[in-house]
Amino acid sequence: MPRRPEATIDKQKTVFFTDLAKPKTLVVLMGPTGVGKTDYSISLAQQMGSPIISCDSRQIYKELNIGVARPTPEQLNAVPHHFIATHSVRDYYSVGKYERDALALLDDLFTQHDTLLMVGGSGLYIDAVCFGIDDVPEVDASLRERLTQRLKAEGLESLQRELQALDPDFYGAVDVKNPARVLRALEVCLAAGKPFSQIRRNSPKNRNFDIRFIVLNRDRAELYNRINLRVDQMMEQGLLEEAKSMLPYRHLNALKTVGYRELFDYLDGNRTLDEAVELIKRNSRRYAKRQLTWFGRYEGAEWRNLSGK
RNA sequence: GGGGGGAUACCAGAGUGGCCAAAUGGGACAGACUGUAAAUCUGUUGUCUUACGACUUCGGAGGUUCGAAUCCUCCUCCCCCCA
Repeated sequence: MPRRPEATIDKQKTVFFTDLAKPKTLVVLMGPTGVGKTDYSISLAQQMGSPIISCDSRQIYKELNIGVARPTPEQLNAVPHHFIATHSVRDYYSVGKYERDALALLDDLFTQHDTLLMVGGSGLYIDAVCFGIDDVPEVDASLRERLTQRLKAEGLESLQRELQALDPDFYGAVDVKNPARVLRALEVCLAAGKPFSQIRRNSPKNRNFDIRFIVLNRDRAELYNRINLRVDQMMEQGLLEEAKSMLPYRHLNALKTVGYRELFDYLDGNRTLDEAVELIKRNSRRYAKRQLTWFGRYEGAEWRNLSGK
């Protein structure tokens, strides 16, 4: 049962009904980690005569290469790419910024192209570009820090109670067992001085281009095999060294990433290398599954099974 | 040849007469998702059933008991120690 039926219906409209008043089209190619998005996207982009607009919350960081399966220099040269290795893990980046940056870029590129190709696996980023994300006031880092400390010291219940008092509507709708969600709602309430539920309208924004969704997938066993294999390849390519070099930034959210955090644990001496590698594989598999669940929401999407190819 | 330990659900592993369809962990499956989202969180996992519930399970075959994964007998297989 969709928790946000209104939004879902609108999303479907975007996909099913072509608006003749919109002469431009954005093709959104998505798929779980390891399906083979990169190869596929390059040939598709060449067919379309479009650059690739990456929609990947980790490949955007220039310090992250092996662990996030960044396209090779040859691949990057084959077709112009955007949002690959453009930002630093040290700089704050977020979906909100991505929505703004991507929209601006699309605006610009659409003057030269009728159809553009966006490729990525970050569901929330895709949502932001296609349906928009509400304007939420900036939250001071120190406020978040304070709440994080409180969460640690007083437990989730304490934050739950305050959120319930400040925003009963939202409290009734959120997954109150999810600390991240409770904390965010609370910090916005406190920063904005009004209920989060009044800020988060959650109504799809209108875009001046059509959108077509394509989801790449493979048979589950094959997908998982590819993921496992790719992790081994990453290790051969020097993932451990890359992780080591990221040690100073491990506290940053950009480094709370599969492939790095497990190796940090190894470097701390908390687990063996073999264990860490197994965990990277497992966590990558789980991530892939979560992505597939997310993509399932785009009901008008065209699913393409790459198995055996 | 002698002595000892063990066989539990997909895997590992608790349980040693009723509160056990069986803890816990892993894996798998499914789901949620509006701000660093590769994050964060939830549910299911013997069979049938929407559910109530019913039925069949703890190596195999018997037995004791109102009642057995738990006790007894035999059998099969595995491990360890001594030779």
